[in-house]
Amino acid sequence: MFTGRHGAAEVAEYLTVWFVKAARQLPWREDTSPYRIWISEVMLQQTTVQTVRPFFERFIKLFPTLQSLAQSSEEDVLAAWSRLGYYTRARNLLKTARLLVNNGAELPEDLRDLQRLPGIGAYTAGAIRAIAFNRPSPMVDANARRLLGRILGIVAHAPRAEQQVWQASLDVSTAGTPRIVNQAMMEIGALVCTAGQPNCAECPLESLCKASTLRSFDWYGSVPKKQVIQRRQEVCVVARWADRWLLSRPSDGRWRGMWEFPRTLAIPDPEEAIRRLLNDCGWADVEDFEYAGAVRHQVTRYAISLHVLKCHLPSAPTGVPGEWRLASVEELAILPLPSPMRKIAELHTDPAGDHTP
DNA sequence: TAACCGTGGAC
DNA sequence: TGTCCAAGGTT
Repeated sequence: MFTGRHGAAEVAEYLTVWFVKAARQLPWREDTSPYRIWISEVMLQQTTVQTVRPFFERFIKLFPTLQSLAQSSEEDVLAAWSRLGYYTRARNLLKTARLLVNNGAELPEDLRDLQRLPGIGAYTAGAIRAIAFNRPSPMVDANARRLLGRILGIVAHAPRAEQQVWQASLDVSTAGTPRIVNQAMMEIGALVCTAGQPNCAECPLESLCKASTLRSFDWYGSVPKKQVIQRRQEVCVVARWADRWLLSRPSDGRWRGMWEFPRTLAIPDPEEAIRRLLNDCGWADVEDFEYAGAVRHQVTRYAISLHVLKCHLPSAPTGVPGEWRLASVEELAILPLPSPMRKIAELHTDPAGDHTP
């Protein structure tokens, strides 16, 4: 904990002076209304500031208020989220907006009430309360965890480490202006007290930092967890009928509710897998398969090579199982497609391409 | 509790 | 090319 000469009040003071001088100008800092802070915090979950910035500005233009979001379709919200990843965040955003509007409510100020809403956990609840409502709140993300762990010298894997860090966050928040000092802790973690070699010379807390004093930075919050990557081969078919392409919509899995080129595991090999898939849809006589390479994408612990086969459908679709549609190039641009599928669409759906019948 | 959920940039 | 990882939440 912060004690004595290095009390929370002193920390808050240092943080405030530094933040006013060094904070980045970000779209969600221009207007800290609860709705905007909520959207930005959800977008920023496990996602970099650089990536979020354009998505946030687009999203706010499309859905400027809680009410406008609540009235939108899941397909429109997923389309705005397309390429951001972790699509459950978008589904929960819409779920929460409808829940609140149906009850004639706004985003609550209370931590417990916030945390009951879909997609809002301890961190995001604290962030909305501290930044939007400017109320003292514990708020610990990867940045604050690393910063506080180093300053206080909290030992990695210590039994009470997580609790200590959350208490320290609340102490600092209470001692200063919450929306300033809470953001300052994260901002320092992002810009100065980085996961690699921290830049202590620029840190306003250097004089009271245990890690800096000991020149040792592997404290609580700075130990990366390694994971085993599993390779996987998948294949999808870019199947053309007239000037449209066949899309399917999975009802489960990570891309449920979005559109994709019909996809399957590439077993025993890409072409055979796609033959079987098309055969199940009633096309037994597709002959013009053309291998168009593979798109690689990493999803959590999977390194997936997504092979692409192009072909023409000999007849209009009739027996496709599940949800499907034929989409024009214009529709492909606005439908909710996951990132690898969007790349494939951009590469392989030229209406004037040499693949025209 | 640990696995799962996406993506793009840095190195 | 491979690996790491970023303003976490849910089950």
